[in-house]
Amino acid sequence: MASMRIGEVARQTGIGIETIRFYERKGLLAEPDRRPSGYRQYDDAVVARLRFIRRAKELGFTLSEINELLGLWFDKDTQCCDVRKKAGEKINEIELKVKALQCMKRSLKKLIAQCQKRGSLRECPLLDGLGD
Amino acid sequence: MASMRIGEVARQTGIGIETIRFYERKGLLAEPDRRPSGYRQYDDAVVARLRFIRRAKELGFTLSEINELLGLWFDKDTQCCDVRKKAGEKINEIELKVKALQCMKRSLKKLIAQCQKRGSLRECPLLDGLGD
DNA sequence: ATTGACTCTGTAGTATGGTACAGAGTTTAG
DNA sequence: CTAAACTCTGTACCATACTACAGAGTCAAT
Repeated sequence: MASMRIGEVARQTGIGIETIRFYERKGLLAEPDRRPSGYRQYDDAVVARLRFIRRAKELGFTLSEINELLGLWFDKDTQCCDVRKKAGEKINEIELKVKALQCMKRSLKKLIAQCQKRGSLRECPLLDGLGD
Repeated sequence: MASMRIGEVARQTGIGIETIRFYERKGLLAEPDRRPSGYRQYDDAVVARLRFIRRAKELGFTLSEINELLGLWFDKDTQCCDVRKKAGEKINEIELKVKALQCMKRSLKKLIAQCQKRGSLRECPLLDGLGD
């Protein structure tokens, strides 16, 4: 599968053709080679890149954050120390998110426990745990 | 601080006045009491609720998901078994998010390690770990 | 009483992340 | 060779989540 047209890429990734072109406009995908007809020509690498974009989106990263993440690996002119710095920042962001999510999870479990005991639902551990 | 006007609520939460009214329209906040003049009157509870909304948003929940979460605690007509079911679903969602985030974190750490060894940046652990 | 800060409703505009055509040309299987 | 399926550019449209007025009324200090 050395050379695919956009429809095949869409099929392999489950991402719509229009969305792939949209990502190209936004700079998340490089401008691909073209056939003499003007048709876009892709190789396998774009499939992995698109799958990464989809997963990262599911995790709540914005397209510009995803662009940054992709840049860490693919930009030819990224300095090593930049990579370490940016990757470190992303790790911090991720750790904060994980902590807050686990806090929310604990609150939900507490809610379920209260509920089974038929305790008051007016006390709100969710608000206690997360209210700044 | 038994009764606040909208500006005071905005100050205490760091959320804009227009946004508070927007949340009211969207059903995330109940319609508050009014003064004879028509001014909205709030008590402290709304501050906690707004802080929760902000935190949940930072965690990547949409406004309608947040509405559901708030409903678990505050809807007077939510049945106990519904609460358990919905809270359980939310816990599953949260666990999936946490796992994917931790996977991404591992990939970023791998990248930093590679970078320090001056290894090839063309191998992409992020894509390995997350490419579906 | 008046001035400046506040609030009201309603409407319109912004940014993000797509999605859906129209109208034209290209490819490929029968 | 032709018909179906595909792709092109460009523009317009959609939902979500705000944000910013305009024009009018309210409140509180001097």
